[in-house]
Amino acid sequence: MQREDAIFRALGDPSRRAIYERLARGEAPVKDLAARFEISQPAISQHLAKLRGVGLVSERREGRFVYYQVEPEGLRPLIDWIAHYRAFWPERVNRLRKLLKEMDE
Amino acid sequence: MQREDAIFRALGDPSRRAIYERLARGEAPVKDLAARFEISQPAISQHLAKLRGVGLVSERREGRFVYYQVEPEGLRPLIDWIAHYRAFWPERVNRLRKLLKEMDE
DNA sequence: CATTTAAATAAGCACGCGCTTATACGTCGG
DNA sequence: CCGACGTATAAGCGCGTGCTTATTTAAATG
Repeated sequence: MQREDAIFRALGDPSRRAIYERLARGEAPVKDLAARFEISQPAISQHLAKLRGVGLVSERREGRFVYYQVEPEGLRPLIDWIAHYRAFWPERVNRLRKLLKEMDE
Repeated sequence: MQREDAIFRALGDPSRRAIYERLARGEAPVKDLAARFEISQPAISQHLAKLRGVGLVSERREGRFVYYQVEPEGLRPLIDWIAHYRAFWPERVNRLRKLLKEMDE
C-alpha cells in the first residue's frame, strides 16, 4: 500500500507513458523506440530505466540489442490502489463491471 | 485518452495522495487537513488546488470554511487508461473480477 | 467596528526531473 | 583486429515543483 509514488510518477511523464503504450503493443529494442520518438536515444534509455525501476517494463538482451517489453504485473500496485478506494466511486465500479463483461466475448 | 498526465502527476506526490486518501474517508475543511499533516496550510491549499484542477476533488464553501471532498468521477481517466491496457494483464482482470464479487454482499 | 480566524495568493528558494551532448562499454561484421 | 553499431552512463542545463514565510481577502466574534 506504500510507494505507489514511483509508479504514478513514472506514468506521469508523457514521453514515458507513450513509450509504455508503445511497448504494450509488442516488445521493441531501444533503437526502434529512439527512431519512433523524437527524443534522443539516451533520453529513451533513461525513461526505460525508470519504467524498469518500478517494474512496469523488463528487458531481454540479445547480442548488442536490448529488447524491452511490458511487465504484466507492473500495473498491479495501481490497480490495487484504485480498487482500495472503489467504495468511493460506486458508479465507476459499475462501469468497470461493464468493461469486464465486454471482455467476455 | 489524452492528458492523463495531470492526474498521474497529481497522485504522484506523496503529500497530495495522502490528502486525497484522507478525503476519501470523508470531507474535511482545510484547517483539519493542515492540522493532521505536518506541512503548512498554504501547502495544503496548493495541493488541494491541484487535486481540484484535475477533477479529483471538489469544494463546498460554508461561511469561512471550505470543505473539500473526493469527486467520484475523478478517477475515471485513470480507470479508463488502465482498462484500455487490460489485455496485457489478464490475471489482473480476474483479480478485479474477484474484488467486484466481494462487493456483492 | 476591531480583532481574530479560515483560506487563498504571492514571492522566493532548493531540489528534482527531463533533456541534451559527450563518452564509455560491449558486440557484431569487414 | 578494427571500425561501426546498439546501448548505457556521465555531466550539465533549464525549468517545473513543493515547500516556506508574508500578505491578502473574507467571514465570524467580542
